[in-house]
Amino acid sequence: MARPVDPERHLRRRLHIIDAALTRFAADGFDGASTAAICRTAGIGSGTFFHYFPTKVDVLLAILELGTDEASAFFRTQDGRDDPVEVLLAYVDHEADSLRDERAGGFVRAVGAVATHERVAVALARHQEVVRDALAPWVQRARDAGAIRTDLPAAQTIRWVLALIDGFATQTAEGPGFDARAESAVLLDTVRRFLRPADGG
Amino acid sequence: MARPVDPERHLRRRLHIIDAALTRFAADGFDGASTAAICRTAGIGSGTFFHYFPTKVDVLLAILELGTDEASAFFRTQDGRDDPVEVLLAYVDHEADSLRDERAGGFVRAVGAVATHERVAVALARHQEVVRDALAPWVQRARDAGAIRTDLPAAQTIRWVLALIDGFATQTAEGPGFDARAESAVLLDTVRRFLRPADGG
DNA sequence: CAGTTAATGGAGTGCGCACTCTAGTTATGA
DNA sequence: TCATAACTAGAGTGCGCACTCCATTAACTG
Repeated sequence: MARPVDPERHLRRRLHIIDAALTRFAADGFDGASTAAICRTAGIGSGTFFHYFPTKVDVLLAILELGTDEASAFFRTQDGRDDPVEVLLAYVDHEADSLRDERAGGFVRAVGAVATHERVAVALARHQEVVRDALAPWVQRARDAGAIRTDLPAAQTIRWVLALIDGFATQTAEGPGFDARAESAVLLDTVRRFLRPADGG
Repeated sequence: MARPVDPERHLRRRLHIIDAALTRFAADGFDGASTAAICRTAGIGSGTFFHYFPTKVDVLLAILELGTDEASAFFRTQDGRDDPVEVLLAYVDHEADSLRDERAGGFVRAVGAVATHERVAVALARHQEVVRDALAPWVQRARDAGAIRTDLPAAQTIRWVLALIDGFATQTAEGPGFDARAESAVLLDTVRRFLRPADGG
């Protein structure tokens, strides 16, 4: 036997390609980003690219998977917290933070464009499922505590919180005049307003 | 001279193609929708397609322009109304209504994907400008009347209202379990909550 | 009717792309 | 140091696409 794969080196290289692909996807969209351009950005040949990923979509899927893992990791850090509303807001803040990466907005757009692609759709569904499932118990606790509105079903409440984050994300993609710090404060405030129990009456 | 263009017929045909293109863009994205597929949907040959539109993007631009015109038209109907907050909410409701078309969500995604395309970017900028400029005086009046919050600059308030609509739009693209009527009520409520003057203190 | 031009379909074309093949290099185990 | 296999680059390939060209038909004018 000779030259076994060095898992660490392999992983580093993969991440390098992923990073370049993220840059190109964000700038030019999924279809707009040619594998040639990704290779140029990464400083590699196409042979190398396809040595690490069988297909262009597979890079995208790898990025999405990374995102899903990251979300799971976040929720693991929240285990055992007391105030459920704080956890919800922490998640929102966490997402807003991720969107500070200037490529994030463009990437979200790029993903949306190929959301009809079967494998992408599956990945997105899985991501959403992870987030929803992680959020659900906290929302339930918050409802039980009377800390948030109960006029909407819990599932719908969650969907809307995610929708608010999405709205924030689209703004980040819209070029200049966007101060991520100031805006993320508005996002948090907006979510708080959204969650507030309905006025009596 | 012989056979002058019949403007009405020409326009009808254009609209027919536009409609088919909208369907395909929404279902498959901009790049995913081939001109051949659009032609098949429209029941025409490619020669006809390119007789009416010089380029695939031009169909997209035509759709966007239609949308911009429609927005202008809406605001013209609001001239002379009394309650500025009502106008803001009416616009939101109007947008939610447009998004009832099941193709709308997919189309929004498709547009986002090619938002980097120069001509598309220009069209989107113009649309936004029209909407912002139309909304601005109403927001100003609402602020002066103390009917909405003033802790955010007016421009930012407008941007966020549009962002909330965007969040709603993304939900419509996410398949089943989406009751447009119920959700648009939530959207209106959310916008109301967002606009409400900040709590004293 | 004849003359003219819009309208239409569809075969054809050239190009750009994702992906393949291959030859050469590097790192490892025996 | 030799055998083996991972790694790498880049030329090559086939296909799908936007768009063109042309022949035919439809509709109008005089």
